[in-house]
Amino acid sequence: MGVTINDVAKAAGVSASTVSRVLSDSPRISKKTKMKVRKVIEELEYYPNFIARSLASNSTNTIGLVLCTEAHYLIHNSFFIQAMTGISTYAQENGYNVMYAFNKNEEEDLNIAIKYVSSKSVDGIILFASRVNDKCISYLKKEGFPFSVIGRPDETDGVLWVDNDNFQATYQVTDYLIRDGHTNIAFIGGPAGFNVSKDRFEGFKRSMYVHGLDINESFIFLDGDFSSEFGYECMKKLLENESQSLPTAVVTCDDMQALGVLNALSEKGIDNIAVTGFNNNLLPGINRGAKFTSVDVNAYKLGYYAAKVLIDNILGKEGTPTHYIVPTSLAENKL
Amino acid sequence: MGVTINDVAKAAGVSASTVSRVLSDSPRISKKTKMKVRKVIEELEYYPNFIARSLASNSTNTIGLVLCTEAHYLIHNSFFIQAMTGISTYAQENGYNVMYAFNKNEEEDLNIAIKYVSSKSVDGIILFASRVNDKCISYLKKEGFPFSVIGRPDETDGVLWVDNDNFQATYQVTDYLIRDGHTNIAFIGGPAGFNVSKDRFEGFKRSMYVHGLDINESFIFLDGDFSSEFGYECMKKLLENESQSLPTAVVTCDDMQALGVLNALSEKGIDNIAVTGFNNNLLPGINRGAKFTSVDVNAYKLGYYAAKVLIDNILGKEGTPTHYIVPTSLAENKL
DNA sequence: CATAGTTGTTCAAGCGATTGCACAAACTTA
DNA sequence: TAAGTTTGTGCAATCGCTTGAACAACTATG
Repeated sequence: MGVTINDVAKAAGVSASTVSRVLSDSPRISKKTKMKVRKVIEELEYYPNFIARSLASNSTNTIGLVLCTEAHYLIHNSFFIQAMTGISTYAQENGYNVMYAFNKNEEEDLNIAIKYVSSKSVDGIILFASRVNDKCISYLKKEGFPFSVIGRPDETDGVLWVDNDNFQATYQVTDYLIRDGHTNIAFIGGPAGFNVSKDRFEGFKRSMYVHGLDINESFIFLDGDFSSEFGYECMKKLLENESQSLPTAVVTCDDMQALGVLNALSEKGIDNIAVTGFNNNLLPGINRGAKFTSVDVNAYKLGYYAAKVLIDNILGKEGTPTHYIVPTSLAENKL
Repeated sequence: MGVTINDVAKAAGVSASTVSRVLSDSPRISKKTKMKVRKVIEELEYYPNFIARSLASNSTNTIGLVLCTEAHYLIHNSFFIQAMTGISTYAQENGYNVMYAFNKNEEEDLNIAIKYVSSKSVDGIILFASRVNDKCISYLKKEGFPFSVIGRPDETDGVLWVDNDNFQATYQVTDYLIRDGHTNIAFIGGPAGFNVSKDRFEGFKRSMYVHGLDINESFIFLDGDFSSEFGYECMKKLLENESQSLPTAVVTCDDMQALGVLNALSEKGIDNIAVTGFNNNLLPGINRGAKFTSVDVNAYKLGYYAAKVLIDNILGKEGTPTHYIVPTSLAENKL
């Protein structure tokens, strides 16, 4: 069926080990032999068997992705696909394959991780969006298995990770609003279990503090999810609370939340409240009337560097950083 | 380091082959031995080495995804991530891993396919969105390598594939509009070279015919692309043609086209024309004012069945269909 | 010219499972 | 009780490649 290394060896009149060493361009093989063997490889269209190679070298040249997320969240969030593209790009550049598995909850995540590690089907793992007290992280640490995390984990000691500076991101976008003249700013946060939620809220608070602005407690919504429904509800509450005036700007932690806010506003015919989101994910054309700014987290790069930091580490490259901070940028959205 | 089958064999006082047979639940092993061995496996936390198993059994229990697509297209199209989720689900249910690689053009696609096949790193391949005269398909056919295609290929002979019934889809959505009272309906189609474009137009025509409605030739736009620009232009033409009244509804073949139509309408402040799209891809809430219906192609199921048809075929399951038609459904879009 | 050091290649032992075949023990059957 | 079955287990080859160590053939050195 397939051409094996032995076929090549026979045809070239050398031993299999020589062929193997030609393949890995070993300095112990003479130029002449290399040329000869390479010609035969070409002629026979020989391609090394990936599995056999893995078994012998005790490495699979494959990394595994563990993504836990609920279906509806995925569907309108390009974050994952962008990050996966970034991962795939760096992996391919370095001869690595990428495996993925979508899971529905933390337990499934852990099971997949255990499976990957125990069956030795991958050389390293990339974790998406670390939770507080992430079980996968504890497990992988305990096993001493190479992994990197997209999203800063609780405990960065000895962990490879990439993230935005989420503190900086909300600090920046809040600062941007304040410079634009806003003083009454509402904040809609993410799920309490994620570090990203905490950081984004802190950045917001800090920016307000630095500018000497008070935070109106009734303008703050924490521990929701990253959905448009949550954004909608929060904005509704703001609109219904007649005991006080409205904010002039709303900082949200996700474009979907922002969308919900925009919809609530549009229902009331309000178009003079500035809204900001995260991920730069909304379609151009969506936003007519209200002004909308999104923090682009650069998911492609997050993925790319998550793969880089992991693969470089596996390969034992010298001077590889243990983490990367991928810069965010502000994206103005209009048709 | 890791526990091997030999460790288990030794600890259980049997041979490695017996352990292997216990693992595959061979009927040739007695209940008593199975119990004993299983207990040891449990105790030692033994997990079979995936690679070794693959080498010995000459199968990787892995399928590879070949996705060619341009970055910007990915970003706002949830089709891929949904399909990938469906694939992952069926694969996991059947003990298969999934590898993916994003490519930028047909050549890269082919290279990845060649790599997967030649290095024997996967047991089968899923191709996304077949092109006309797809090189990957020809190659895989020539090699006799198992693969399935999402999107009906030119030549279905001996090919595993899944797709929607595109005729039925536009038939249904047109029917829906007609029952809603519309009689003057415009149609915006896709690129001429694709079967999907033809089928969707036929479905539209058939529905009009069945309801005894005339098709206004100036309401028909064929051979455009699936872009919002094309949708925008077509709608512009309709709006500018003062020699006749406007349609009351517009059937488009993609949500992006629909978005263009909606934008053209919104510019004129028109909100009483019904618009339909494909893919159910626009964010809920995008559409304020105009009514918007999308044909949900059910990408998750397309992926799920693409995996099913492939894996079942690899496993040689009896009576596996060679293709599936995944039903579409209508999705009303509102917040 | 014998000895030591290079250089290039082969040998053979893994890597960790699967699986056809042989064989021993237990059970039928005549 | 001997011969024939059935049942359960082990032996050993195999999958295709990598790699440390051995070795042969040269080249340099004193």
